[in-house]
Amino acid sequence: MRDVLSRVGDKWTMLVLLTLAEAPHRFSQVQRAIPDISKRMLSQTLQTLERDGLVLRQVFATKPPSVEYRLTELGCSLFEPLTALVRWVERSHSSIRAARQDYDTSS
Amino acid sequence: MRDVLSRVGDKWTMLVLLTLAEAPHRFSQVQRAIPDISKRMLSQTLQTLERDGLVLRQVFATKPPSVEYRLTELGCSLFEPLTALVRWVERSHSSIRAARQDYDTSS
DNA sequence: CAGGATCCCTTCCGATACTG
DNA sequence: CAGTATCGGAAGGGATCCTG
Repeated sequence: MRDVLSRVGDKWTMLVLLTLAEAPHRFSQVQRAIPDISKRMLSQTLQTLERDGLVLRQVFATKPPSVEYRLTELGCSLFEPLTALVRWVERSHSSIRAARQDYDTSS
Repeated sequence: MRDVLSRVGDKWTMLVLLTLAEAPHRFSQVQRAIPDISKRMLSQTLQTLERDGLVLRQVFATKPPSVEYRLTELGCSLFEPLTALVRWVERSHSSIRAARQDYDTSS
């Protein structure tokens, strides 16, 4: 339970999920959508998401081979609570910045 | 923005927030509510939460001194989206466990 | 009671290089 | 194109001891 939460809250996981929520993406497409993720981290993130049953990995035997990632039904069900959180961050990040400013200058 | 998300998704942060959402707690009370958090991590977590303006730290000059932590208004506003996420985890963690089982045995 | 300081081990993660 | 393998620095985090 605790590890599921920390998985979801992971730095890259959220971004990957939000990217795949728009539409299925290929590996390199996700990388372009999230510019500063390394191949290593993207690969790792996608693997754990696949392992957790949130993302489906589909290989096409083309030449060169392409791989498509899409959300499973379970993955889609995470979209709502996740965007609720994202909206909160969007509403609040300026307050948080201000609070940090205060805290840092007054100390 | 990204760092705010990873802050919220932090292993201990969520648990501390959920604890303080119930009621204001003193340091040692939080520690009892979250048994396997170390003093070091609790202290650190509370500090960043205070810095971010989500938690208010109130010192009472008693003997021995006691310190109370409570959510600010901003902290309270995080409660809803956070519990939405927690509810999702509660609904889904069995599916996730099952998916991991499948993934690990079939590989 | 509520922490700060230090030590030290583990995990994360970016950079680079290589493969089918 | 879609990855894996390896290395090395940086960060996370527990254990222990110390303080007002």
